[in-house]
Order: sequence, then C-alpha cells, then structure tokens
Amino acid sequence: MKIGELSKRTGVSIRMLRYYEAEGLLKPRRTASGYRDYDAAEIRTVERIKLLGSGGMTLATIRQFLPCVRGEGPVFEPCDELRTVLHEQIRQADQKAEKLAQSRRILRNFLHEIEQP
Amino acid sequence: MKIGELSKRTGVSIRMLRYYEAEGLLKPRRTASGYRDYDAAEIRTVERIKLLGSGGMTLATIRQFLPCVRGEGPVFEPCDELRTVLHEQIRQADQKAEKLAQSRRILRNFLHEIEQP
DNA sequence: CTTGACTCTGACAGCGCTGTCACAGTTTAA
DNA sequence: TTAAACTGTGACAGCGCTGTCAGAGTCAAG
Repeated sequence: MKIGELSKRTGVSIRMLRYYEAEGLLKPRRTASGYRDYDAAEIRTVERIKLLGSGGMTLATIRQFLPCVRGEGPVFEPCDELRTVLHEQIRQADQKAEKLAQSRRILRNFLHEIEQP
Repeated sequence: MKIGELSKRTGVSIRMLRYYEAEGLLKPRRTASGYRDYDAAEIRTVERIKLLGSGGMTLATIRQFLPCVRGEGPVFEPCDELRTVLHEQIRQADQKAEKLAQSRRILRNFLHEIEQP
C-alpha cells in the first residue's frame, strides 16, 4: 500500500505519515523506485498512534513502547522498562484528565454565573 | 503587588505573566517608573487562567470569556455569544476527555499484554 | 553612594506538530 | 506517447507556549 492510500484509510495526512517515519515510528518497505510500501497491518499501528497522540502523548514517547503499538506480541528485552513507562504514562493521563475535569468545572461555573444574575 | 510577587504566589513565571498581558488577559496598573502593579484580586484570575490553560485551552480562547475569568459579576453585552462559546468549550473539553480515556485504555491494554504472555 | 535584587523591553530560540512550496522522478490511464 | 495523478526529498513557515539573554533603568538596604 502506498502512502496516499494509507493516508486516506487512516485520516492521517501524508505529511504526518512521513513525519512518523522520520521519528522512527514507521519503517515501510520501499519499492524499486523508492516509493514507501506499507503493510496492511500498519493501518492499525497508525490508528493507535493517532489515538495516543490525541490523548496528548508525544511521538517520542509513543516510540518508547513501539513494540506494543505494533502489536508484536510479547516483548522481550525492555519489558521492565516498558512497564515502568506505561505506568508512568497512565499516571500522567490520569493527571491530565483531572486537570481537564477541573477546567470543565470552571467553565460550568461560569455558565451558571451568567445564567442566573 | 509587583510581578515577582505575583509570580511566586501563583507559580506562573514572570515571563508568562507578561505574556498573559501581551495577549490581553491582564492589564495591571503601572507605577510612575513603569513597573507593573497588580491588584491582589488578580491572583485568582491568574489561577483560573492557569487551570483553564492546563485543560488545554488557548489563551486566545480564554480571553473570550475574560469577564467570567475575572469574576466581574453579571455580564452585559456579549452574554449570548459568551454562553455559546462556553457551551462549545465544554463540549470540546468532553471530547478531549473522551480521547484521553481512549488513549488510557490503550495503555492499559498494552500493560495487560506484556504482563500476561 | 554603592551594591545587589528587581524590573523593563525586545529579540532570539526552541519545543512538537503541521501545512505548503519547489523541483524532480514514477506510475497510470487514455 | 502524453498528460494527469502520485510520490520523493528538502526547506521554510507557522502555531502557541516558554525560556533565556542583553542592555537599561529602579529600588531598597547597608
């Protein structure tokens, strides 16, 4: 699959797909003429990257648990570090969620203030 | 109150307090010599800005409902637009929260995958 | 008066992400 | 074969935020 198709299928721009690669998140084969040739399984990978990214995670961070993202089954070497990173990321996600909730509460209060004068 | 004190009291850097002003969120008096002179009430304002910002809101957006942020009681003119903006922001906050939750779920799944081979 | 801490402005730079443009080569379909 | 659509690379720019640095003025305490 060429980059245009992957882009259409995932909703991630061609620009960003190339950027993912530059950041080490994707490593597509190349055709004889140099075109990127993606495995169909990478659709899933890209979607996961997209989701994690929309949760406020950095590409550099996502790369840390790339084996998981790519669904490469059980991980060997960096298993412990991986677990640590994952726990830390979950913790940060919880923190972000809390901040977001606080922020939302403030907005709701504003709304009440201007609706009941 | 001068900028250094406000910074210490709020935990917002001097740099950012000046930036808030440049973005139209704060308008401190000036001493004869040009020093910024903040009202004590602005501590609250800055804290709210900080919270909204940590919820992913842009300063330009926060400026939209500045009267609320500054707690200036009932708002007159832009009341309807303000309500619209607030509802929209709450909606976006909910969206972000949903994305964040999805992202968190993915992380938890990764964790399960590598913990049970 | 002098010194050290504080403040002012303005500029530059970096972060991570994203779009766009230019220029060149490739593929596909008419 | 030719034209349109696609892909490649590299560079530049912008977003919003943030730190830092330089050069100058101000303030408070010794």
